[in-house]
Amino acid sequence: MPATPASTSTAKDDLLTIRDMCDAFDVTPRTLRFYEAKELLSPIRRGTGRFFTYRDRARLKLILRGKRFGFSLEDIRQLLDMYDRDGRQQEAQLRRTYELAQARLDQMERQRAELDEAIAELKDQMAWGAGVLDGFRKAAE
Amino acid sequence: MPATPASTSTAKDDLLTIRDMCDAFDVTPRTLRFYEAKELLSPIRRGTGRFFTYRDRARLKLILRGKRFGFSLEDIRQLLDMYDRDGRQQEAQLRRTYELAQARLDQMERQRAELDEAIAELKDQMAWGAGVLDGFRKAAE
DNA sequence: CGTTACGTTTACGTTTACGTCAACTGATCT
DNA sequence: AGATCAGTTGACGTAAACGTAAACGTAACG
Repeated sequence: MPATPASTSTAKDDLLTIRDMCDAFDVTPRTLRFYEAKELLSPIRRGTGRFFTYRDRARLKLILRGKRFGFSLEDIRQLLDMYDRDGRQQEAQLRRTYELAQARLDQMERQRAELDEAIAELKDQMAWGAGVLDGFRKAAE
Repeated sequence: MPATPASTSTAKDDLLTIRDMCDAFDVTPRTLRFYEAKELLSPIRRGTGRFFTYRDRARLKLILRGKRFGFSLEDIRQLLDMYDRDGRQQEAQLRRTYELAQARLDQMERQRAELDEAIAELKDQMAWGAGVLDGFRKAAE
């Protein structure tokens, strides 16, 4: 069967229903409609129904990845749109994306530094509290 | 001058205006009113004006510290209130606080782990992008 | 007396990413 | 036909922590 892949896999020209998408990407229908309203996805509308193309699937994959990196949906939309318009300036686009990623990375590392500081400070406070509690314990004898 | 501290410092029985507080703690008037509405602070109300006592200052200090640790204002209010009501059960209260701190600490460390993962993944993606960009550079010769 | 400066209250706005609900429509199963 | 199921639209709700605007008071300065 060289021309027909397994029925469970997803061929490039498959059109997925909203449920298929939800199952495949572990998102809710509401999320997909929301992304469509935000113009992050643009499934084929047959009458009232939605059918998600390969392109939608690729975009959703990128959306979810972007979210893990902490990009806002608006940021993601702009990146996605950038790649949609003239795919000629590949290099400039990639460079721009790289820059945004770098900025986001810096932000994440700053955030991690703050978090580390807060963790250290909290541990410090807790050590103090533990000392006091130990004092109570001894005094109870 | 043993009985009168420097005029710039804050004595325990001083009453600070809202501006004094803002300057001293780097918060906005809106924030202080908000905290009052949330019953985190309770300045003396002379007519329509507010005057913040030493107690308010101590509480605000704790509020801001709690915020750095990522506690919600509601969490903070409960802790503060706990210490306000009968100060008899010191030990139980401290123990409870300690437990909350521990829970929060766990949460922060999980968060840090996630952040580390995301950072690593993003760096990975960026390395890939850098490779592609390098390809462009070479092809441009 | 006028004008800044600072203060007040009330109430709605902001942000993000959806959740939740009501009321329908369309297709399929029995 | 009746029932059931998946799907749809539209609108409002949620959470947190304030920001912001409007409209007004009052107090000191000169």
